[in-house]
Amino acid sequence: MQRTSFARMHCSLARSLEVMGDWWTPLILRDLYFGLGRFADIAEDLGVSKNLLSARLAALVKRGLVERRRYSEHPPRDRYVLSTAGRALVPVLMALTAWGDRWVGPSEGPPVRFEHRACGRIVHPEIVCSHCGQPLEVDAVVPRSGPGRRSAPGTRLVGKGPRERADAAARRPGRGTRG
Amino acid sequence: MQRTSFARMHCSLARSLEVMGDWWTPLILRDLYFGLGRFADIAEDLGVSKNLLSARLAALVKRGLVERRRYSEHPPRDRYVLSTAGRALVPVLMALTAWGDRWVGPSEGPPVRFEHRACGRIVHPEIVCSHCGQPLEVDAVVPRSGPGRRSAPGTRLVGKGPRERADAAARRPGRGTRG
DNA sequence: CCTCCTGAGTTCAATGATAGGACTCAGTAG
DNA sequence: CTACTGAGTCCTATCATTGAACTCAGGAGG
Repeated sequence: MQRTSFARMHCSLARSLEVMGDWWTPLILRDLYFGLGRFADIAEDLGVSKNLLSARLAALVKRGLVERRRYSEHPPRDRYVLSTAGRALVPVLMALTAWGDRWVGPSEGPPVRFEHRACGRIVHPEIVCSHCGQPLEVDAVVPRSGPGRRSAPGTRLVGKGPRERADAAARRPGRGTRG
Repeated sequence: MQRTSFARMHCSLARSLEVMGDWWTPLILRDLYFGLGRFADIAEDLGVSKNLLSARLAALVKRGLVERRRYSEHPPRDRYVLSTAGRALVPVLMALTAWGDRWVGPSEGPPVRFEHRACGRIVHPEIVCSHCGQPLEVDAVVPRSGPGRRSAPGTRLVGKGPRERADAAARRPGRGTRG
């Protein structure tokens, strides 16, 4: 009964979670972004078990989010740095941090703020449509099925789309109208 | 040895993870966003254990991300819907989905695409600075400490800022220069 | 009335993941 | 030769997750 893997789900959110959804992993990525790259420093900063940290870093390296670079030969020492894929994830973590500031943050105010070099101001990350630049409000967006969609574990109903879902419900006796 | 809680960390990312960082939880939120609100439908869609789904939904309701609404009195039936806080998280999940499309997606292409009502085009979520509208590239941003910063478990080193971190390292004998 | 069915869970045993301490190992400093 | 550091590995107790079986309220059909 090992934990269900999301790797084979036809859902990019599930696949993202497969590589960064583990407990501790986003915080490890945060530390790497903040420039903590040495094993002992991350372990001390987070207070995480060393065996867990070891396993997480190895997984991140294997998945290509993190690179291991030698910075000393005598003694042999490596540091962990974010890869391109890992760096691409940082803005997402910032957006999640901003959500936390707004909805579950400490009353003392935000622990960390981000200054934007370009404009010199404290960043409030905003998620927008790349075409028109408008903020992505929930209701302003309609999900459409893409070429990778499947009705499989993890997307059994979602993978069908609303129309097929309604059909499937209607075909099952005793459902659809009463529920 | 229960799993370490992130709730008391002085880090908004950690606090976000505390409420939505569990395995399955983001996928549950995804299903709620897609309009699957009934217990049995979510369970069937994801293939998740019902006891886990029950626990996750209860936690989400307690944390205020999800509301439980009665839609039938006879028989008594409730459906789960995203609250305002939960809806505010959806764009973040979209951004994470887009990251997955780009870096770990299936070769068949994206399973789901989002159409922006305002401009009628397929959305490519972009995370930008709310002031100047520029994309938040990793190097374009400098972390600054905010009022809620503490040097405590989870932010023991990060909570000090680079300057104090260097000082602390220098004060510990045998560190800082060699490492 | 009796039985079957559905939605919405709860209870349970087995197994895997986590936490945290003890231990290893290469290399340096004195 | 001893002490120390960084970077882990190994071990064990406990917790979380899984999946199946079970409960329970409330129709539907006969």
